[in-house]
Parts: sequence; C-alpha cells; structure tokens
Amino acid sequence: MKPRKKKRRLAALDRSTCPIANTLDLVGDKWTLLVIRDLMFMGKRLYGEFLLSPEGIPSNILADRLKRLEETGLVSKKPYQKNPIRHEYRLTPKGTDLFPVLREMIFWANKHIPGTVVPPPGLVKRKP
Amino acid sequence: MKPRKKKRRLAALDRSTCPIANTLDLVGDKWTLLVIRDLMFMGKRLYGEFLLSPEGIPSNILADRLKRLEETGLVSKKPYQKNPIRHEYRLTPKGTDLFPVLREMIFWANKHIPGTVVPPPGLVKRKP
DNA sequence: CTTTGTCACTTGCTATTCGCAAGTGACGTG
DNA sequence: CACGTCACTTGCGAATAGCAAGTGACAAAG
Repeated sequence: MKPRKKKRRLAALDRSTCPIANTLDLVGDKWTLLVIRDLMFMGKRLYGEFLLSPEGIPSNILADRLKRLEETGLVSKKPYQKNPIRHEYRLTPKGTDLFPVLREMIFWANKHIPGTVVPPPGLVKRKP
Repeated sequence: MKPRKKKRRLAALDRSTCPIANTLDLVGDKWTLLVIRDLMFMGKRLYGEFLLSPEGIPSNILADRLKRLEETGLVSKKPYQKNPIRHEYRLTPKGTDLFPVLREMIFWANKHIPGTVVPPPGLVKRKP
C-alpha cells in the first residue's frame, strides 16, 4: 500500500478565522490575482489569452490556478462553441466582488511604486 | 568556478508596469500581508509577538518577511531599549497606506467566506 | 562565576512548489 | 494523411516552505 501523501495545496485552508488570512488562502499568491485582473479589466476569457499577458505566466501554473479558481467558486468555466469544443472562463459574482481589493491595490501602487501604469479613470471608478 | 546562481527572490521585480503585478511582487504571498495585519490591527511590534498569531508563521519565514518589508520600505525597524538591545517594527506611511486593501479583503471575506470573524466596526472604518 | 532562562533570530534538512521546455490529444485545414 | 493550432500535461531541476534544532547576547538565580 502506498501511503497516501498528505495533501497540502497552495495554502492550507482554515489557518484561522481571520478574514484576511482566509482571503489569502484563496488568492494570496503571485499569479492568482493577475488572472482575475485579466478577467476583470482586460476582458480575457480564453486560456490562450491569459498566456499572452506581459508577466508571462507559465502554462502549467495557469492551468492550476484556473482549476483552483473554479473549485473555490471565483471563476466559472463553460463551453461556448463546439467543433472544436472550447471553453471560456468568467468571473462569478464572488469573483467580481474582488473589484475593490484590486482597485485599492492599483491606487496604492500608483501612489507608491514609480513606473506603474495609471489606468483610465473609468476602469477603476465604481463597480456597476 | 562555481557559476553564480541566479538570484530570484520571492518575486522577480518588474514583471510588468501593471500596478497590481507590482503590488503582488511586494506583498503577494501567503504571509506578508498577515504580518502587516498584525502591525496594522493587532498592535504588534516585536518579533515574538508575530510568532504568536494563530496562523503560526514559522520563525525563519517571519525573519525573511520582516527583512524584505524593511528593504522595500513598508516597515521600519529601530531599537527601543538597550540591555538587552531590542528592536521594534512599525509600519511606514507606505505600509499604512495598504489599509484600504486589507479593509476590502475583510469586507470581501465577511461576505463570501462563512466563518470569518467580523471585526469591530471602528477597526475597519477609516484610516486616521 | 557557573547555570539556567529568554529573546531574537539562524541554520540544516527534507517536502513541496515553481517554472522552463517538451509532450499529448483533439480537432481543422490543405 | 501530413501539418498546424489550441488547450492543456508532464518531466525535471531549481527555488521556496516549514519543521526542528542551534546560536549568541544578555539577565537573573544560586
């Protein structure tokens, strides 16, 4: 019998009841929020589109993050055509609700990190 | 000759000019924002205090994160007593300006992750 | 003045994850 | 049927995480 290896994914869940810790367990890594950014601001939906973003996410990492985002209910995946079958990824309401978090990151970076691009105001004003 | 190994810290800097990517390069991991939370909301200042937080950060990770936070100007370290010499860590203005990011994470988690603790309203209202 | 204790890290070591590159399978086209 | 594209998988070396034990500075106890 092969001893079942302990599963410890990107973040062990339930590190605490702290809302910040719980948020980080879902999106607290270097790539996940960039995928969400692409979905939220860049209108990206297809696997190949995410790969083209300037940060250059590796394809295996992208596949993993999309899977995790789907499992955690931040993103939904569904077919939008057949022959060949293709799927698109979209933010769920739970995912789009992260908008204020990203917006505040943008404000913070624009204020404190020189060289960061200031997005057009309409993009960051309010959620509809 | 040993070939000099490529230094690639927690996040390669300058992945892009995107403000979100740049923010994540500084605080986009599982532990950094928890240290900032402890500084911002829990009034912690000393090395040993951070170790006591319920998520249980390992001591070597804590030392590394504090060093990086100091290097990136989010946290300052200074002696507050001698015999024995002790240092305290504090958020710089750049660090305290992350307040809105954490606040929105709290709101998001309270809305979408059952079981997360709702902080007393005064704690999350406004920055002074 | 030797022992014990505390604090703030540091080091060693293994498990896990990252990330580059190459591979795979399902189509579609020529 | 050869070739190309898209959407992932897989292999594997390198980097990071995290547990546990160690270190050095200093204080108080005996």
